[in-house]
Amino acid sequence: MAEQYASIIIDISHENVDRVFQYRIPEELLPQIRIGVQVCVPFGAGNRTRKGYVVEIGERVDYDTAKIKTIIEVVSKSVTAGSQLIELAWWMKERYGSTMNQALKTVLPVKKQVKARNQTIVESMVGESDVFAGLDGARIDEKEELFEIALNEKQQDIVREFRAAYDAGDRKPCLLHGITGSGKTEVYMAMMDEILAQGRQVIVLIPEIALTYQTVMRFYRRFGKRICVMHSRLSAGERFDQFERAKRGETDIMIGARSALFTPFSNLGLIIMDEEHEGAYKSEGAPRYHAREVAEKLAEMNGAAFVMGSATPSVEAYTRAKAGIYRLFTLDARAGIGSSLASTEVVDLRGEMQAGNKSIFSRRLQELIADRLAKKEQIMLFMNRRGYSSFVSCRSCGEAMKCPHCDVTLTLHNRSRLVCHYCGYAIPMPKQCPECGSSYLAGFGIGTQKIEELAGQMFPQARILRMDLDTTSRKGGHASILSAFAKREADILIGTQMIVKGHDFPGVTLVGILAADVSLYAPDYRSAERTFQLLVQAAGRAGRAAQPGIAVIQTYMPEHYSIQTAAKQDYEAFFEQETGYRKLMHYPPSCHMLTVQIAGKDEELAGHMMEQVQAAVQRKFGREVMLIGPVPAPVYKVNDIYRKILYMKQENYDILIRIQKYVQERWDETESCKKLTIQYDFS
DNA sequence: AGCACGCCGACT
DNA sequence: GTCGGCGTGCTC
Repeated sequence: MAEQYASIIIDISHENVDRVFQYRIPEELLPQIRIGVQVCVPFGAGNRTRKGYVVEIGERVDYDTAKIKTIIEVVSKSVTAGSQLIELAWWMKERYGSTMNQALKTVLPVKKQVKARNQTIVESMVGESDVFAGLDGARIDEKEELFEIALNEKQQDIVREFRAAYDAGDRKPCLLHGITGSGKTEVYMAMMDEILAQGRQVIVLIPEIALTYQTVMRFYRRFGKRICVMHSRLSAGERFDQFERAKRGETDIMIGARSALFTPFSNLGLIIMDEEHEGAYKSEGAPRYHAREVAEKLAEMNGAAFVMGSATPSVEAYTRAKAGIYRLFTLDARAGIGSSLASTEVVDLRGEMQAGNKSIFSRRLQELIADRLAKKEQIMLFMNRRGYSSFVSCRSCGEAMKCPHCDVTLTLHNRSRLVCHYCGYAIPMPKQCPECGSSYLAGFGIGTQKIEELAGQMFPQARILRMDLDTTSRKGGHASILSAFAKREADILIGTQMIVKGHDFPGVTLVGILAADVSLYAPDYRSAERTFQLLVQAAGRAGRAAQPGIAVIQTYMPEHYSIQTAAKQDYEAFFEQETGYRKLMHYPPSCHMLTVQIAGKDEELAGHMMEQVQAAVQRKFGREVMLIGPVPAPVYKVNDIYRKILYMKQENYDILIRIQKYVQERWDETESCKKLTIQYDFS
């Protein structure tokens, strides 16, 4: 048998050595060396003994054989959490086509010195993060307390079935499809109790945007100091600290966004993934992993259970549930006593125009707002576009004000500044058109700022709050707005996406979705799905307490199935329609898709290289794969960087992985690769 | 991260 | 002449 070599990642957290080094495997160690084991090796000029992780084993070396050193020994401990994560990183590297470095950086917490903190985790979290600070006034509604006392029959059935499958060793992932307010969190908590009682640990994934003080407090009240929270506002050192705590067994529940998946628990027993459909579960960096897939893999590696939950599951997850790959649990009634789903009304904005109503508030919505104000009930108005006007153009020559660095129009803010939402470029609103000198410049389209102004004019007696990126970027802005609205210091809350996710306001009995179509026009195969999810979620904000709520959806496309099915809160009907569309268009999940993006300042070079890639794939895989493009990215230029895209569709994921590897190998050999960046995305 | 090599100022 | 400053660069 030929000589065996191991590729090893040295256990030093430093850029310069964050890559593999090859070592000879001595014959006597051969049976013990596996991917993921920790070994001792001589390293550096002084041949000091260092620990390292084996990430690859093979017969090939790409280094001077004479200089290759030999592994000293295998670190005696059994399968450590560390090696588990190395194995997971390896899987991610393979699955998402990243380098091992990138995968390891994602999976391993960055090591940084930090002073020891003696406060309890929740206390420190509340104290340090402005997202969570200042919400003390936010009232937690009583129905939650009720849930914690007893589960209803349907909830109990689910927990019982989950427990039975778990005890039988069945680890099929579970999808909990439960309408808003049906008590999914209580089911999660009961499942967590079962697993914790067996001495195993739990990871709870919650999308960053929903990771609020309220949410965390619910878990804290139930599980106390056993919980640990991980969120983006923590510094790298604090994150490292949290992970160390988990490794030492000082905590057994980790709650957090995506990255909480990489908590090094010694005996992970359950992963909960709330709001499974959320886009934030997909990573934007390399590797571009999806937390659902990684969680599934991690659960499998640990023999742990995996439970996802959503009121509007992603098409991908629901397809798998229907195919029997996931176990499907359904909660189709609201759990709170006297609480019911909001009734939904669709208003055709074309009809408003014909009736002479030029306002952005339909007659029906105006009537309902007035009614709620009179009754001292609260209102939420949702608009998916911030700023004042979506663009400004010259009435004389028709020229729209564009960002000089990006292919988008500038958005008017505060009637005085033009801002690029892609790169942040901002200029004062010009007095004259830069093209023709005319002074007839006017804003078109409506953003949250303008809605605030218009609502103020129409309902001068109303107290209005606005929440969007502009009002929350100030320190504590987010928390103080939510807190004020929760304390009923305002009657109307106007905002973007962020007001519909994860916040419960019992006083809200009317939700207005001012322009449901905005997200339908996005150049993305998921736009219908995203619109449906947003509408259902927004409607779910109305009438969470005893008073019945109404959601008003204003649209120019009342006949679109996303809007029709969302108005009826009929997930199944939406799913059927959407699945049909995806099949017809060969979009995921009926097909897998690999997206290659090449980006660079040199437009011509980027275009040329993308053509080369296209030609090479066509030549080698043309018969197996459906190629679309190259095309410019939906926003071609951002920050003076041009982006070209190539799409590939194929039912077999493995073929796409082979293509990606082929492209990467060819890419590394070219000269231009240093001046451009290439990125892969699988879906 | 460590540990070498390396090229300029004040010491036996 | 040479001891030693830590700036730059490599470690299988």
